[in-house]
Amino acid sequence: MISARSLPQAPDELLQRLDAILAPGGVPSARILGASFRVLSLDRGRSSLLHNDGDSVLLVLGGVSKLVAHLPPDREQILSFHFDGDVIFAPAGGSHILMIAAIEDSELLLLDTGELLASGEPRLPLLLCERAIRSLGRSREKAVALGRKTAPERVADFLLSMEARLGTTESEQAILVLPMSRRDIADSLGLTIETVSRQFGELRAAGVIATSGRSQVRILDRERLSALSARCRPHPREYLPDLS
Amino acid sequence: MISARSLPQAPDELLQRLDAILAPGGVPSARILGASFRVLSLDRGRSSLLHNDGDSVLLVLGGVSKLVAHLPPDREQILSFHFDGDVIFAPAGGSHILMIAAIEDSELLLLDTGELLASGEPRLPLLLCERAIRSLGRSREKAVALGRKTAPERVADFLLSMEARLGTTESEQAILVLPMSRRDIADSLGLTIETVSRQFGELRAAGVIATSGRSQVRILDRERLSALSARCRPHPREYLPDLS
DNA sequence: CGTGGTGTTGACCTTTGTCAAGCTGGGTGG
DNA sequence: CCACCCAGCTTGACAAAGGTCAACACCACG
Repeated sequence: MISARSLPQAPDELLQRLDAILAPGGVPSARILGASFRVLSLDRGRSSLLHNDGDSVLLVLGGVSKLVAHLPPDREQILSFHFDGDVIFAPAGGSHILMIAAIEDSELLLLDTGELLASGEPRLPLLLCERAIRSLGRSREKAVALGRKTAPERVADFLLSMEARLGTTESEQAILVLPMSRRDIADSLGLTIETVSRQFGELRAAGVIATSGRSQVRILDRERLSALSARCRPHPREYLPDLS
Repeated sequence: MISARSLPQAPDELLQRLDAILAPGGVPSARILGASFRVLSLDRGRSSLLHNDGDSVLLVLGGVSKLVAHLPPDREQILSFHFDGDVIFAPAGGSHILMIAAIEDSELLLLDTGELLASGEPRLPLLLCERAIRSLGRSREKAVALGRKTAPERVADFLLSMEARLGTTESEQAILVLPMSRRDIADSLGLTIETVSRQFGELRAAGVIATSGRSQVRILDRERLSALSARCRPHPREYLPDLS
């Protein structure tokens, strides 16, 4: 499941995806591959402990995954969902257990932050710094939601943020296919699955959304959804890559 | 209250404090002062909007302050408390209103992140990147607490983290003098002042802490407090500078 | 076309928030 | 230096949001 290499042997496909992630900063992927790395290939449902002796960085090459903090006993908080091209920071020394888990079959590149920053590639610290600041912004938004928003607000907020990342438009209505389960949504929003389910029910009854199957959601009234979300600005902005 | 300058005229005292903050990375303060900056001098209780057209960075030169997110109507979430030497990141484009407010008379240096990163000082991106990753780690800890911890756990957690930053030892017992009000604590923990007050009461009744006056807390039984905090590791680790 | 994991819905309970009434102690002015 | 005063804190009674437990319904697989 985990393969470690310290120099190339990198398939062209890997280099190509890396280039796509690093292109904005113009960082040559070969430079990154000069550092030691691990490829994490996680099947749907599998997860990997982020051991945390030394900060690490993960590049999401494909799939959908979640960054999870565990609390004794049987509690967990999902810190972020991740998609193709995201950069995930896993600082060492946190006071809880951190894991990365695959929601859909995923492939990630695990690197050591210190080694990466010291690699000599001059644009890399800038690129990572910008990404880290963006991640910090997202993490704070989550803190605000978890600390001060009600269940309906959190669910509306969630739907809007997922729409910004996954939404496709069809005859003027946004359609989104949620890759994560109700449990994942609940663990991300600091709620229970029952509460999430009830909120979906309310939104459905109010004609704000329509659902089909377990995962498809159609946003019928974004205006109202946005009002329910207690956001000051429409939505966090278009997310190109990044996020963590 | 806000003074702007674009080149030195910097008092020696300012340079000296800057050196203390930047020393770990060996960044010469003169280099930073080549960028445009503003000195924010906030009297106790005053606050400043972080307008957010362009990411900014704040260096805490002195005092105690808080980073606050506002939600309509009358809700606020304190994202972090800040002390001498901290670096605070204020990313542009968040979906809520961000402010920095002084808990005690404070002095901060407000800089533009982009300009700073592009300043040419080679160690600056690394330094800021490390700080940003640390801040991200702290922000996630807060998200976990707000999303999945109970009121008693949050209060215990808070006391331990404040002890790690402000605590002084006296005959084997930690004494801490909290600079923030109960309302600040509540707004930081996603609770009400009444709940915070009741939790302090419980801890006092259980003999875990003793209080004296409005702000002095003596930790009588750190073992028990730590158990109540639902942390996996003792505490996040010694914080030297940083944090946001 | 079953079947089991996932999602929904309902009844009830716990935790925390709300409202209101007193208490306290730090700061001010006499 | 002391007394007063008021913001901030504490405590209590009650309400409400969300959690828990349990039964059922629905897909998405085989």
